[in-house]
Amino acid sequence: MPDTASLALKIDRLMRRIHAELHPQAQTFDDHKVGPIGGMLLLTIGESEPVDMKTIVRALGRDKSQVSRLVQTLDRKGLITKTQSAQDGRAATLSLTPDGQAQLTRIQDALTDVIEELFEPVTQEQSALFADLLDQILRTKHD
Amino acid sequence: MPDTASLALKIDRLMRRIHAELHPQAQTFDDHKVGPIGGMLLLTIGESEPVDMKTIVRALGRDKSQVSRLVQTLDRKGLITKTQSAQDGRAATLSLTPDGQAQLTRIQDALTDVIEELFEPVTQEQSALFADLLDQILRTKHD
DNA sequence: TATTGTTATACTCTATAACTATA
DNA sequence: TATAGTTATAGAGTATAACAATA
Repeated sequence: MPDTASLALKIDRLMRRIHAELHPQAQTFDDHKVGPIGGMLLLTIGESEPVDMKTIVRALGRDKSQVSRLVQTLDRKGLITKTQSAQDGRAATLSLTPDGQAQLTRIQDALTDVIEELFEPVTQEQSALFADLLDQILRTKHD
Repeated sequence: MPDTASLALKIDRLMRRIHAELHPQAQTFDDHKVGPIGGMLLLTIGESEPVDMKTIVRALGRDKSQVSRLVQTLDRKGLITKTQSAQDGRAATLSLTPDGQAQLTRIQDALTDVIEELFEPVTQEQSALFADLLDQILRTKHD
């Protein structure tokens, strides 16, 4: 059996590698200073907009309290809107504003450049397979 | 072109998924309270012991100042030893103590359980391929 | 009684720069 | 002059619990 435990190390390294490439040039695209997690929030909302906070909390894998504050910050910056759900008075529905969508696009462009560079040593088919395997693993439900 | 940018999101999610599984049961194996990054330091030293700090800093992808403090902490806890290199008076050589090795083994066992569970939806061949692709991507030199 | 989201607080992790010592 | 590592400090990210409002 290969070293299964070291897989975690490799995944962390890839994540840090992405961050290391992105961070120095953040000022060129992160116009609203949303930071790495703010960017992930925008990316996640963009995936299934409009979407309630509970879904976002699960997708991000962070605590609801953290997401709650992050949402407030991006709301104040005018990048997202937060409205009360019609069906459930407790739920908050999140959407991107035009500014938020524009910011999201800039983040996606920067990320795409970085990832294409990092994935250069493997073929496009392998990259697609890599993404596919990730999808399969992540598809599993988790409380 | 598929959504290349979302790959970063997926990688982060997998990392958070690992963390989410590991954290609640941390007290059962993290006897010295080294935390997630302390664990990564032990895992990384274990990969190529004895090893100088510079190599560890690169592998972890964290700042040298952070690693320096983390090394001091684990040294004080008796999990690693830090000695001055014979060839280079500036370099610090890191090794695991017996306690550190034992702690590393416990971390590896816990991590292995978690990863095998998370990777259950894919075959062993696919898991091996996933690790192989990660290796290819990470092999590329980075300043 | 359970769920959605908020607030408060403490803690861990990270970034930056200035520094010492050796090469 | 460059490199390995340290120290100091501020800031970003995270965990936990107690809470309010709705279901």
